[in-house]
Amino acid sequence: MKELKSSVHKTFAILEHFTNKKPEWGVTELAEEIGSNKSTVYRFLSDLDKLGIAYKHPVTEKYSLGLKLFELGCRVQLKSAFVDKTHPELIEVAKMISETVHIAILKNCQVFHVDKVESPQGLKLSTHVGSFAPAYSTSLGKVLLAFLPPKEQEKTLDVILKDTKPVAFTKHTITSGKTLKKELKEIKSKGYALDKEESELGLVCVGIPIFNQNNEVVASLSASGPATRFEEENVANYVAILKTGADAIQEKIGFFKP
Amino acid sequence: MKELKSSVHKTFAILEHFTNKKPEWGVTELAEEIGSNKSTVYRFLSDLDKLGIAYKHPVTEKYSLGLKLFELGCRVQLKSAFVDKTHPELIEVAKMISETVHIAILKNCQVFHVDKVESPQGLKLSTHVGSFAPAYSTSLGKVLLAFLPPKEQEKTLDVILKDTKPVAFTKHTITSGKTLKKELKEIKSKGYALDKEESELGLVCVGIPIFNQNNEVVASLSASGPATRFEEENVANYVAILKTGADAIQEKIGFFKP
DNA sequence: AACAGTGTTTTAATACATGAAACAGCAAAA
DNA sequence: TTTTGCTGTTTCATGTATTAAAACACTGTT
Repeated sequence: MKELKSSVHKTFAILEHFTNKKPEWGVTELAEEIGSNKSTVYRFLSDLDKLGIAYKHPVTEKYSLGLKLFELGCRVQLKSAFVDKTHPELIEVAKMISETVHIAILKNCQVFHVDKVESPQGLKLSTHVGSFAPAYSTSLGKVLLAFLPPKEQEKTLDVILKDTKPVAFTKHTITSGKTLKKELKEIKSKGYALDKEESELGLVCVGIPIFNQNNEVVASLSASGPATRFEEENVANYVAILKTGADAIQEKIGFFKP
Repeated sequence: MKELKSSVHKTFAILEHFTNKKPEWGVTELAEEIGSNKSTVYRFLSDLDKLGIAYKHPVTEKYSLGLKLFELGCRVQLKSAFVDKTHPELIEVAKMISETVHIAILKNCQVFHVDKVESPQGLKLSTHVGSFAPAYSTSLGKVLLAFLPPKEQEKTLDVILKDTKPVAFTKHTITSGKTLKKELKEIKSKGYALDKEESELGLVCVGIPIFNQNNEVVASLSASGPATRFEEENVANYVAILKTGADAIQEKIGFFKP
């Protein structure tokens, strides 16, 4: 935190430590983690607590994220204009498909997970709402790339292939520009994408585009599961279910464009 | 903003202006609204944009709340421990009841709206997720008050009745301690509460408690609509539907306690 | 071309952030 | 019971980030 120059940056560097994995921090504990003076950290947390952005548990005296932050999160336009409308459909799809399902948008040339519904029978994935993933190695991302207008696709692929070198997560990951472009053409013509163990061994995802009412692709919808459950014959069935979800979503989102 | 003493407070005073009603602000516009110098406001917004907490639209150059804030909002424990689990049930209840439904908790002796699902046929209400409402004049609040342990109820009522004088929103609003206590006893015995035009003329709400698996009341669930649709015979039906929702929620939330 | 309006940058003055040290409180160990 | 250890909280002189006025850059309109 010493290298940060503004209080705004420091404030959010503090908040960044509160995750679903570690939702609570004591002052001294957090100060050590950050490498900052504990009275400085205390002052930030104390101010944040006064604002309801953080919450100090009366008994344990540990801090967690507060209700005001939840409320502010709900004010983000993506939430009201998109997630609130699409979430019920996502729940339906998860029920029908019995796998974990996601909706994502393309943001900074990456996949941004906008929503996720797990199925009791579905695989537990490491993704969470708000997490980013590489576009080139996920079905969510490849679909979004495939349906980009040509100029925009070129620019985005430039960023992905040149500015940020693609990492091979598994032996199946597509890292060559030539192969990826060929794959995107195929996805565009078939209307869906597969991630066949490209991002994680044993994991297969099938993703399709979500159109708005202007027939622009604005997001993608996917189902993820173990390779054993994603055989060729199942995929066509999954795509059909995803499509009913995407069609229902299209009806609801109007001209939304992220 | 001049009176605020810390940058943390100033940061969130800025963010507070971004609402669902006015989601976008220009620098100069916001500076005028706040009564601050525009270069000061610009620096805050610029820092927030760099962090993804705000988002500067490239074309309009107006700022709105950013995806990072949405992600941080999802990290609040109330979201993962409660809202994500209860929301599907809330959707079901809204479908069955064809009215707008809410879930709320008691926070700072007030009702905090945790979630809301509107029905196409339902009334549009001014509440939003994250908004507070008085506990004494809403069915959501009265139920929560009624099921508080006696000592805690006494303390909470002290705050409501003495520290913060109850306002009469309509001619029906209960503002007398004696009447309210009598009402709470009745609610406790009947198991549901009615707001009969107490918070808003023409509006009736019926609310019931949500129990966790320790049989503690942790939240309340309500349906709201026009007085014409909330006749005596309908109420019993609504309560029955709400109860199926509350029972399903109880199964899902474990020992959650806000 | 001039003007108006917005967002962005610069820089001397000033407000407030920082961190070391002290303090307060609680629980565990001696 | 006293001592020790640990955490969160407060104090205050010093350091530095913030502030706001002014200038600048850019776009659109007259």
